[in-house]
Amino acid sequence: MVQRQLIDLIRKSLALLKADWPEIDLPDEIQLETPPRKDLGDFSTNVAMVLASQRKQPPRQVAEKIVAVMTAESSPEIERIEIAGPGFINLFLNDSWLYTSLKSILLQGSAFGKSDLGKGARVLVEFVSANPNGPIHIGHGRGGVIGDVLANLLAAVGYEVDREFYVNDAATSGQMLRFGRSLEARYFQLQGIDKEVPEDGYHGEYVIDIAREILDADGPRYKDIPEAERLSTFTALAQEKMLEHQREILERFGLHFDNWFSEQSLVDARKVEEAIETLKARGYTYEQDGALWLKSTQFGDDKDRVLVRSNGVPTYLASDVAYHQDKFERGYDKLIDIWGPDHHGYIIRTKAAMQAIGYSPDRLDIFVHQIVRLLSDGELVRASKRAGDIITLEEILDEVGRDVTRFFFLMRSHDSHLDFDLELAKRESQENPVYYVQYAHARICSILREASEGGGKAAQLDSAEADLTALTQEAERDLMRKLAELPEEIEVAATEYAPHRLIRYAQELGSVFHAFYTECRVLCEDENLACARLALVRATRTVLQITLGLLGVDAPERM
RNA sequence: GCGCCCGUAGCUCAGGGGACAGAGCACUGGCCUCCGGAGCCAGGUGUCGCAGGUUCAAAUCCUGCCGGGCGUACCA
Repeated sequence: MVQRQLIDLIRKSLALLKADWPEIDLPDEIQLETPPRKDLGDFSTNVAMVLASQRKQPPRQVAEKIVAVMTAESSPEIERIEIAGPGFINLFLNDSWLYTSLKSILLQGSAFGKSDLGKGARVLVEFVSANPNGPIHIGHGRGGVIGDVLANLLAAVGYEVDREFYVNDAATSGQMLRFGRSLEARYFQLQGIDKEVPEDGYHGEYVIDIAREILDADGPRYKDIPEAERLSTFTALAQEKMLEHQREILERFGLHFDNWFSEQSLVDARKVEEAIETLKARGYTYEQDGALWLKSTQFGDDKDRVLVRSNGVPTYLASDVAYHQDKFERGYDKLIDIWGPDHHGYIIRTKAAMQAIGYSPDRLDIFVHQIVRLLSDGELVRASKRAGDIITLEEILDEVGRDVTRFFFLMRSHDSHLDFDLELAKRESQENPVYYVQYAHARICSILREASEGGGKAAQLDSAEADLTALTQEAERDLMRKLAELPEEIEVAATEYAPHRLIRYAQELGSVFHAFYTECRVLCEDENLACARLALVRATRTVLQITLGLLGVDAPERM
């Protein structure tokens, strides 16, 4: 790719300059960026400004010198070099690079945009991890798409990625028992027997639904068994049904997990105990008030945290330590956790615990996405699980569908709040950004159908054979330029953990395509030109499919 | 109190050291003999929350303040 060649040229030029300028350090990374406007060239670099302070010279003077060397070393792609603004070196290329790039898209097909940046390192992305005592709500949905798309991106840049859902199913946890009791109460109520849902239980509608499911399937047979047995039965059933339901909704949302990891399995394998023992042995714990504490303050936490309660039951933190240790033991080089905003406070202590146990904090990235607020009739709808006032992902999917929901959840950066206005999402469905991008794809498919029905030369010719130099119009060049940006977009979105950047790219791509479509008739009289445009359109379809594929949004052939 | 996130166009948000700060929505006016008008083109608006500092260069980094959100349990 040209980018590579240009960077090499710059690097080579700087190396030559070093003879005259011994005081400069050659930067190990050359920034080659796409300028904000076309009249500033195809690519630009800021090396002159970076070196200015070392040379103690104004950036533009430094730039002049660099340009002089670059010109002498020049490569055939470069038409001219300009210095602009505070000291940018702007490179203007002749169009051959656009044709080379377009051809490479046609040859690579769906492999275009991939790289081996990750060099096959194993990454585990853990996300959603909703507790098995309630339905998947919109917050989980947001975390879910962020995780899913991030995993797609990381895979595209050469990591070996697994997706995991952590199930907080520890039998000792109070929440699951309360959930079991709540279900039990509903089960009795459905049979006309008076029994209260505990005050601190779960009051949502969905608990009644599960109770009904159980009653329909198994009848009243749990009514008369011993209470202890009934409670454990209901706790187990509650969890099983809830997980089943969660899995179903997540699948519907396009989220698949390679592994559903059970917290209880850690307890059964004594991993939680082991983790606690390790922390003890390494001297990062102490006893106080009958509880076992982790010295998390040694790793920047505000206060030390309890690992084992005075009643002997380990805390969530303890199993989380065991869980993360287990992930490392399974051979992952890097762990990424995506948490909801309610787990904010756990970042520091979890990382502290992992350091205490001996892992580098660099190998664990935890990031929290901000809340999703649902607006309905202009009013904020608040979610509270205990009160049963939950906005489920299912409702949203029923209302607006998978593609729109995924797209909307990804439109904002993960650390920005997201207002999801249900009415707006539906009402806007005519001029919705999702449809805008999908429409570009559908239009292309329509052209290709038309071309193959027409049976002209253009339809028969392999696009790789087309004479691309026929593409000279501004709209055509803009489109080729945008297509060529995909690899960089993927790389940046992946390495910065910024899936929302891809949304922007998709919209921009849609925009340049629609402009091209209006400007240039693809199936035109001039057969040579028609072939070239058809090739361009095919490449655009490929790039749209790749982009939408990474986002998990459909690329429909007709709408 | 302490910690983290946010404060950018009328609204919702990008940009997170570099070029005159961008996009969508909304508003106004144009564009269908011809591949799908779910489209295109044109129009303008900003004390980048405030005040200092670092830098050749700050919306971006640092400090303080103001406003909003979320955390801050021997809950999960």
